[in-house]
Amino acid sequence: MAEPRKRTVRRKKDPNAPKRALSAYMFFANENRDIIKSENPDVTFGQVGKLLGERWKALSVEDREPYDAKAKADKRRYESEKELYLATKQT
DNA sequence: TCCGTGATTGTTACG
DNA sequence: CGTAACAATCACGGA
Repeated sequence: MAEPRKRTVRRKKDPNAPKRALSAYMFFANENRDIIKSENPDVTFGQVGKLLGERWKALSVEDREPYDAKAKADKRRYESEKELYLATKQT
């Protein structure tokens, strides 16, 4: 099952839209963009993009720790807006 | 009570 | 300006 995930063109539906939180990949990508491009200034999205995800998991779960840690850390940020969103939401 | 879904997040690079 | 692979997420609402 699973319908075609419509990436981009994210449709808004909430008044304040708490925009959930980032993902471990985003934190990891933040470092990769720095490293990968630093070690592969020639590789472009075509290479980095794919290469990124490949080694992303290539790491060990413990390697994701810092990324995953930030992932939930960022979610924490979203949590605050979420609460405010629900607050301002006011039925 | 329980589940699935949708919405979102950020990178790079280009026309 | 938006899109595209790449991956995670995970909170919310509905039945």
